[in-house]
Amino acid sequence: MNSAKYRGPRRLTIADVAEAAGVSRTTVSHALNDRGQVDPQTRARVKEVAHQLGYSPNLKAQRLRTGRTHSIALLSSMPFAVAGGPSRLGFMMEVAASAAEAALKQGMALVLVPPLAEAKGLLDELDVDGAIIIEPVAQDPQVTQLQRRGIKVVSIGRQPEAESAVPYVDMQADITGHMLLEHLAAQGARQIALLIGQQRRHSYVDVEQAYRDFTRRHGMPCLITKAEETGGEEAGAEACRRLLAEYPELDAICAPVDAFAVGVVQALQQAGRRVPEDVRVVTRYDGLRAQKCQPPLTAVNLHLAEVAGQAINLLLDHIKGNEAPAIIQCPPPELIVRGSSAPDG
Amino acid sequence: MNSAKYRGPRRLTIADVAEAAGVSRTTVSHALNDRGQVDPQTRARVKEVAHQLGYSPNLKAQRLRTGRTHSIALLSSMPFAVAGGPSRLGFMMEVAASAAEAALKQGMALVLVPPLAEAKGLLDELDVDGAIIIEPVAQDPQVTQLQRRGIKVVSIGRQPEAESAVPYVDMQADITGHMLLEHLAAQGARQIALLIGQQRRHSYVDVEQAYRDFTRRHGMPCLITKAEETGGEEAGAEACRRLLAEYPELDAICAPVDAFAVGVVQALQQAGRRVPEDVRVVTRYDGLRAQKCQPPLTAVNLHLAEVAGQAINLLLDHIKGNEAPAIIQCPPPELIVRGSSAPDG
DNA sequence: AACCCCTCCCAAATCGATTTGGGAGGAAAA
DNA sequence: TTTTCCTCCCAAATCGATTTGGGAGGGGTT
Repeated sequence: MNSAKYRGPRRLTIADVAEAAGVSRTTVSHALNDRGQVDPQTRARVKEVAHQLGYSPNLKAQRLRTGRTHSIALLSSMPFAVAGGPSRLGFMMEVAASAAEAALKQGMALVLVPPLAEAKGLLDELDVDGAIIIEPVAQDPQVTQLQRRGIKVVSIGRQPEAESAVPYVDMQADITGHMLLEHLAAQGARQIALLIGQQRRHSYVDVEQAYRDFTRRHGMPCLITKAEETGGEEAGAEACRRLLAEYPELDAICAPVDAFAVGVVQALQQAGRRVPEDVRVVTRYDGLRAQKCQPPLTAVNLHLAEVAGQAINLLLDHIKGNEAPAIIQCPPPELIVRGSSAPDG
Repeated sequence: MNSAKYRGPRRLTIADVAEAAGVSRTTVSHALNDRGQVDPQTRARVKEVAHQLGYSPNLKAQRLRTGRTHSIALLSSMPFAVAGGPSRLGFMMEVAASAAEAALKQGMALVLVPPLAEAKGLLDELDVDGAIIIEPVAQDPQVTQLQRRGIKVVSIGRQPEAESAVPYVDMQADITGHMLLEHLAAQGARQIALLIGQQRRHSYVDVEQAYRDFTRRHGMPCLITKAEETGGEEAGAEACRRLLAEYPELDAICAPVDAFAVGVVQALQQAGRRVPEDVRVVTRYDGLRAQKCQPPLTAVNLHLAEVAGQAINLLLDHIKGNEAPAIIQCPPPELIVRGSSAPDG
């Protein structure tokens, strides 16, 4: 019966509780939220009535009135070809699992925004209090778009060249780069090439800087090449072939992007170079790709669970109104030596 | 200045647009949403004015008025110890990545609800149009709680013993079980044990049924044991030791839970049994754990990306009001033979 | 008595949209 | 001319909470 919109019994509202308890709506609201001045007895009675009736507040109404959503978004501009790989399980999803848990514990829901070209318009449909963006590029359009809507943004990894000063969890990519390069040198490498992505991400920028310092300090040649992130493993393989053609005598490749590193290993092996005996390979993110590679890739433990937790805390602080841009240190990255760089890894 | 709540310039409302366009709020709403009867010219002018002003509707107000949230939740009652493992990357996160993408394409946000004991109360803070639950147990409290709030629920994998009849994507665990067992038999196994979790999940129930049929048909002994899911790999190892003590001559173990299977392999090797020569081991979910195990585990490709997409479609249909419980078939599972069950896998 | 305070409570405004239920005006039909 | 029907538009109600700005009543001070 009734209209076409009939959807079962009408949910109880604060007015029903007010009537049942014989007080005004104001008092019910105050009583239930432990606000305002309400006689303790009245407060208890209202709560009791509300509980008896099985009342629960309408969240949408609360959100409209308070302006808070109690949810945050996690996004990455890194294309899935790199971010997730065939199974999509990668950096982003690893952060997501821990971030969702940390957020939920603080009463916040985490909404997952996978890298989608079509997401441009869809981003505006997203109603969140804040957002965590993973390794934004310089002048990241997603960051801009969110901030324009007044949504607080923090990032995992510094946003390069950012005048907007997004608070971030420092991923210390310079230290990571330094560790990887020193490791290669310690393993006897003397002609080390660097393969990074074309975007301006902090991890590329910082590792490149670390690499330039390193080669200068050690008097080594500076062999840098870049590949398009969306190309995935094949782009890494292609870049590797370019490197081999140009610098046939190279004996190590540092490829922070795991998809590139896997492509590099494949290209090397197809070119008849043994890994690690002839050419050593290292990467940054220690994910499924790095671990399944043959030989498995030397990589870095970035402590993503902790990073995710810190990002959540940072964002919540930011939402609460600490306007000052902040930087949080992440736990120091740790080298994980494997067969791709050490014969007995 | 002003109050402590001052948060920057007030956002434009529909009233501002109405004033600027010289029409009523009603007309603005109708014009922008292509509803109602509005002169095409007026409609165009309103749209133009709204665009000029940079107006965008307040999503919270829309949600309150329309009752729709445009977001859905993904949850699993499987504890992280099993669901995710040390890195948390597992079944749930694999589904999440694909589901988030599929949902976003339909203009829905996906909120990730990780398995948390404390989530009981937090679930009530969640404002979503619907939810996908992964492999619910019989009488799953999460399902009950969500449905009581009027939230539409569908599941990935049938809910066992469900009178409530949650629509679901059929994971065909019976076929999976059948495939795994026939594979073991084909590899020469004659004393096959089954290790499943203690909860009443469809995948355990169905595989157990398949196992009972299988052993009866082949005249094999029926060796079933169970372990507690929260125990993770160690619980699997412990169960394996029990099995070995009781049935020393067993030559294969089917452990659908990947964490159990890994524990089983470890326990076998510690007991001096070779895998796969002495005892063959197979599992169901082909995740990081199965692939990293030494030897790597024979497992099943469940086509989780497709499953996730189907679950999203099913849920959206359900939300749109198809009350009839539906079942959707998932693509047939495929066996992935590896070293844990075939010497040359 | 007159005044001030304090406690407890409430009516109405507010958040910003959508939806309801007409109203005004003009053209066509009787 | 009156009636009927459209088309185009609007004022007000609605969604369900929170917040504002007092009001009523009682006790204590001058």
